[in-house]
Amino acid sequence: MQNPNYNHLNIEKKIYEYWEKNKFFKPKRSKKKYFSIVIPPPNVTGNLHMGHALNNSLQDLLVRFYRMNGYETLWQPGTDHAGIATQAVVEKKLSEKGISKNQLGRDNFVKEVWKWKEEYGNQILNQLKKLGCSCDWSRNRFTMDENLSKAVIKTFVQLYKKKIIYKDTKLVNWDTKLETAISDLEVEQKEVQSNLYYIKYKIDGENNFLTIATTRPETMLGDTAVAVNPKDERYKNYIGKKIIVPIVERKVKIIADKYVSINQGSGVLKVTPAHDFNDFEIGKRHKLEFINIFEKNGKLNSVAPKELIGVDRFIARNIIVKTLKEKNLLEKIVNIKNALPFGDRSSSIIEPLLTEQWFADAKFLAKKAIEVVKKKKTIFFPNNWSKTYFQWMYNIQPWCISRQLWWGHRIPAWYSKDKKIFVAENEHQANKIAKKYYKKNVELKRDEDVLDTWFSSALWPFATLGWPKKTYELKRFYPTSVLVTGFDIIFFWVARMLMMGNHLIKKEPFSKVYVHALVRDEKGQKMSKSKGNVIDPLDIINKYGADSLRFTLISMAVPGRDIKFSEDRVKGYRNFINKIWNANNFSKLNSCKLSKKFNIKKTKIDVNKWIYFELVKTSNEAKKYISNFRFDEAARVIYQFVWHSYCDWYIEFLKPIFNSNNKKNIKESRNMSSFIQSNILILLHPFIPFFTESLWQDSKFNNYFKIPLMFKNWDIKSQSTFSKSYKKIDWLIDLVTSIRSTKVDLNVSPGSFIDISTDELNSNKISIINDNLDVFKRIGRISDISHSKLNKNGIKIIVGGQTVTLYFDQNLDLNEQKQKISNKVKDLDQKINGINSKLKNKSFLENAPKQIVQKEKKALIEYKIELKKLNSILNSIKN
RNA sequence: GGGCAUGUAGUUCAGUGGUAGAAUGCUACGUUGACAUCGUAGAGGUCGCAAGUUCAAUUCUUGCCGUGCCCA
Repeated sequence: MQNPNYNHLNIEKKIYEYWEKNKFFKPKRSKKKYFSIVIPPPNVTGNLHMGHALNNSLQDLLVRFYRMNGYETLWQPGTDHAGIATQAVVEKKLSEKGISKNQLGRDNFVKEVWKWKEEYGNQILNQLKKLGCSCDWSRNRFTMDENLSKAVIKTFVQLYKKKIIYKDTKLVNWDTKLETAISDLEVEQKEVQSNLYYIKYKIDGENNFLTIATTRPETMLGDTAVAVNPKDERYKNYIGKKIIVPIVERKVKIIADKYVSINQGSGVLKVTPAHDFNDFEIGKRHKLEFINIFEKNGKLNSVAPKELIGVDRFIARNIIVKTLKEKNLLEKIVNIKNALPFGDRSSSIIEPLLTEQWFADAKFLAKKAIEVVKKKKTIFFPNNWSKTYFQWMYNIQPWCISRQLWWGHRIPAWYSKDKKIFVAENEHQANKIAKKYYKKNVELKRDEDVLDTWFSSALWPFATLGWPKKTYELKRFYPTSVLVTGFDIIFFWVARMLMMGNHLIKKEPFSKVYVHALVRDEKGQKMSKSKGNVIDPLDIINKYGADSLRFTLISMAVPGRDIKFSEDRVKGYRNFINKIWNANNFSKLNSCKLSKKFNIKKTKIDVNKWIYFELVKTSNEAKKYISNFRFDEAARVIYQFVWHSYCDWYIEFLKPIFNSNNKKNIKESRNMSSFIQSNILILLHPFIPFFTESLWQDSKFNNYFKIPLMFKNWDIKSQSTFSKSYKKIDWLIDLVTSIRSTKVDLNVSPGSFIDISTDELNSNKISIINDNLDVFKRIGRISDISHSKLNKNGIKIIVGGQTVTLYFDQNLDLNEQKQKISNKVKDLDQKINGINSKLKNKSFLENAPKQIVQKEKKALIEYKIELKKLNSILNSIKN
């Protein structure tokens, strides 16, 4: 006897090694269709979290399914260099040793990052292996690899030449902690409590004041105007006059601009064009001076009064407020709620800063990217996400692609001493162009900045396949079949891949985008370290096995809904796997094997035909659901089949057969049960690969099918002649269920054997019983079947409109039975009344489809027959 | 403020213009040589509220209420 509990712990690792050793993950050349996925490259500093677990379980499900079904399948893996995150990790590590990045210098620091990457960068990939991911690891890529770097540089140069990439001085979101520009997508607006300061500005040459309201008083050092709404009667007379900015004592103009809202604050706006996005626009409109007051680290620069130079912006704010108070220029402070911009990496408050940066013309690139989605060359699933996509794409802003970091793709731009820019694929080329321009050798200096990590990620679907080289993989697997990702990076990543792919390759990077939900905790809260509600998928894998985790996540992957992850569900699916394990034990115990001579067509026994029919149905439904991205439904129908059809009924049917002496029947059933078992493994393989593989090998199905499970197709022939048996066994199941529940109603021990009579059954139903006599007697716990009434007290039950009488030896309390039947009678009465009133309704008869009317009529007849029978049973009990 | 979702059994969620489903939890009972990580049976629902369209609405439309997310 085998252990009644399946233990995943020793098995999963071994199985994974078997797959890898045999190179099963590499695409097998095939003339059939292809199926390809590029992995959303996890951050090299990353650790597997539930989001990854869901994302990759779904990808692996798809990849395994299509690989099994003969598609030439590639799952392209890799990681992303994550500029800011990786640089921060290494900086922190160095600082623990007392070394700063500046001490090391750029080259040495970058070397340190590479060292770190070699040592720790594969962690998340190893975790993906634990999950069972069948990526082609021989093709593993990293966004800083030589080939990908070449692609990045080539793209930059090409887009620069077409003026899609350009340099410009603009206000950008500046992270004073990381000292780099970040994209607007990396800025999170968060509502906080703030002070709104009402400050008096003296009008030049008058003894009058105007009061402005601001939450950032320190920016007044950069004020170059004060603005009012031209329609604001209160201030009309002041327009054109000069006003004095306190502290710096700068005389600035009072201007009129429609942007100023009359009702907000005092209705007077201080204008700081170099430090506010709206003020920047006003500044441009009125040709104001742009005064930058900050250093890159958020400390005040030399524009500030002496005592404030080098002081941090928030400390400076306090000092300025204090000074204003002393000068009697602070009217009041009001506590308000407002939204502040935070950097999503540093969590520090983002400062709009006027700097020179590289930009990509996203508006131009978006055109084709919008078109392919419109033309359904790329389809979002669920389709709602295309709306989100369009909304963003239509309002797209220039994409700031330069970052003031050391770790990343260094921008391939070189500058001469007179600031002329030479963009080229390498220094040699740059020198050549410069020489041509100046007609002599000049000294060039390379741009210090690197590119936004998403710039290289945008090339991922083709750069990983070899682009710009025309490789076999690029030709065969691009456009990729589907991209599986979370909605949170539609803008960051999906949109940008669509832009770059369509521009550079002139073809969409993927035909479909499957957008899955966020994994939340049991209560629906977002998992976060600070809340302490993070569930580590690796803990779950250790405890319950990767298969259980996968099946749970897949079952819960309902489109358009977040996943509330609960360990109880994992336990439930662990139990499911264990159930199959035990079903397998049963097969072994009964020497079930597939023999080469087994011919499904020649199956004789009803229950065998029944289970085969169920299998075909399940397989077809699951296939359909997987193709439509309804993984939850696919998991559901298979679960239902395995547990309830196969384990609950079929195995019970087999027991009397295996206990009999009928060798022919035993042989057929051994074959059929093994066949079903093998197909359960086939169906479940994409969901729970480890477990199914281990049983496949254990059952030596490799030998029988002459193919590893990973490549076994799902083709299964339907046998139309089996449907008769299917219906027969369905009725038999109903009969057994009714007998069981009647026993419970009557307080009769469920194990006791009873007699029945079939005198009121039609011949068709009698033959079902006769054809399956042993099976029926055993699972129904029947001792004798009589075809005429017995001279005992009997209870009649109705099954599928047909009456069977059950006989019990002991005296029975029929009250409960009576009650139950009365309830049924009531229920039927109601239904019959309902149908009657429908059938009396002329407009129903006229308007409803004929089939519906027919159906109702048929139902009415059936209900009436059943009612009659129930009433007669009720009468017999009363007597 | 604009947009997108969402509300169905105690809970988590499917589903459908024509008789309301699953998992899990709950209750009772354990009997069979796969399995107590189990089995059998059962209870449990005004399908958020209101109006409209329709022969018929849980399903379609509108409004309201509740919840979540994104953008400003």
